[in-house]
Amino acid sequence: MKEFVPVLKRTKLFSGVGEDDIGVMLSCLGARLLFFKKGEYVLRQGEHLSDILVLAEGSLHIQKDDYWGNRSILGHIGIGEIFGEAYAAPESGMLLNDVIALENSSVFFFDVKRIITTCSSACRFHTLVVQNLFFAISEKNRSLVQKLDYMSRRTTREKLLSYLSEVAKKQNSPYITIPFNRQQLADYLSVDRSAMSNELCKMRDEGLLEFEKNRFKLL
Amino acid sequence: MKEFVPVLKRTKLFSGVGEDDIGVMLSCLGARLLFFKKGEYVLRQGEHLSDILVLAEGSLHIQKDDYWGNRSILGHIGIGEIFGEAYAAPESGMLLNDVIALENSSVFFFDVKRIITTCSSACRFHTLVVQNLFFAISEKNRSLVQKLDYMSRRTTREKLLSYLSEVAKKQNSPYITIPFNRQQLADYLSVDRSAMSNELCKMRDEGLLEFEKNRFKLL
DNA sequence: ACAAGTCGGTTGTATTTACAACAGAAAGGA
DNA sequence: TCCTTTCTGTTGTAAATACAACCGACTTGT
Repeated sequence: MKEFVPVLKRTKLFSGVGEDDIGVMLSCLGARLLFFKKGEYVLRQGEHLSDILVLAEGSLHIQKDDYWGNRSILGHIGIGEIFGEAYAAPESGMLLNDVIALENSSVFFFDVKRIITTCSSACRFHTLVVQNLFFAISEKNRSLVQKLDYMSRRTTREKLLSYLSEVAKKQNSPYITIPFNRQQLADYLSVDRSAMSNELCKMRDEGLLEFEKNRFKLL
Repeated sequence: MKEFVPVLKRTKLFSGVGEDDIGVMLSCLGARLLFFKKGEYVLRQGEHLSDILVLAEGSLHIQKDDYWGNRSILGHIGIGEIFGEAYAAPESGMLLNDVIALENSSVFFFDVKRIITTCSSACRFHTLVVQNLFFAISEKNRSLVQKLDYMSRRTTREKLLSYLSEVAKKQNSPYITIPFNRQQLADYLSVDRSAMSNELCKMRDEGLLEFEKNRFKLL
């Protein structure tokens, strides 16, 4: 577990906490580290959760499949990102989405009660972590609003442009790499893959952008 | 300001705190109470925010208008609800949406720094309020995910059904009242009003539901 | 190297939606 | 009360999307 302390140090949750202190907090917070093989479910729709999760290694998708096999991708989780935090609250109902490992992944589980209940002992940084948690959830909240903004666009083209330009803004470069292949991007934006593929090519022909696989250049 | 203490007592933010203690905390937290006339902007897109807001009186819409006048409604705020919390974090950028008063409204402003920075003085319940804030943001987060679920549906009918049945689940009754008129509901679900109106009538003719104005009965 | 599977692009058709325009009912103001 | 405005439903047409089917390029595993 200690091997991932440098990873944790760079996360929003432990921002401002030194590596030594993180090591102490791991036991103070009762952290557990679980490993998931590619394709395995980290969390399943309908489950109850009382932990906040941090991805230490690998990558994940938060997604949902309906009875007819239609998939909807809510988001992508990269190394160091927090997830599950919205469902860790005691009165929160069950999970609405699955979380699935895209590759072999390691995940930290922190019992939410032990985070928000400040312990009186050695954890000097406990208060800081609670604040960090607040900021992290705020940020997640904003990114959900951002996604609602993509999704509220009426046409596939508008959805693509608003998504891609937002990614470019975040990565601060017109050259962007997205964590989705075509089918996944379509599931993320809730559009038809073939129509989206078609639209992307039209936009390329019109000189709006260039792409190759999951790398795009906005013009 | 004191007149709204009973309202605050019933909010998520002050859950578990007695009225007397709320009175003390109002000054401890440096609360401000602002009044807005019907139609006025409470917050504007592009502004920066360092407060968490609680609606004491009236009702609000969180919405966004683009250059062509197309409106997108993110959500409705009722009495006692918290808003703005996602943008109060120091590193959060500017607001992505407007907040507008649907009727004459009163809004509490709480400086977020004074909430998350526990004061050493009299506020016995400060820690509780921080936890409440965490749960409130979690809940907001879940409702955003819920909205993304409506929005990910491909057809107007599916959007309507998923939204209305979710409201029925929340209100725990097949008779529901929604805080939107037709145009607002269309802006909330990001569909065309006339097409939606058409679809609603088809669904009524098929016996799926009944409605009159903003009151619906699911069958 | 081969076979099987995945991925991205293309096309045609049926379905669905957006848009515009209009009309009756209801609500609000003078 | 009358007039104006808002709200809701209706219709027709143009545009966009979903769906299915197919192909070639590329990957993966044996």
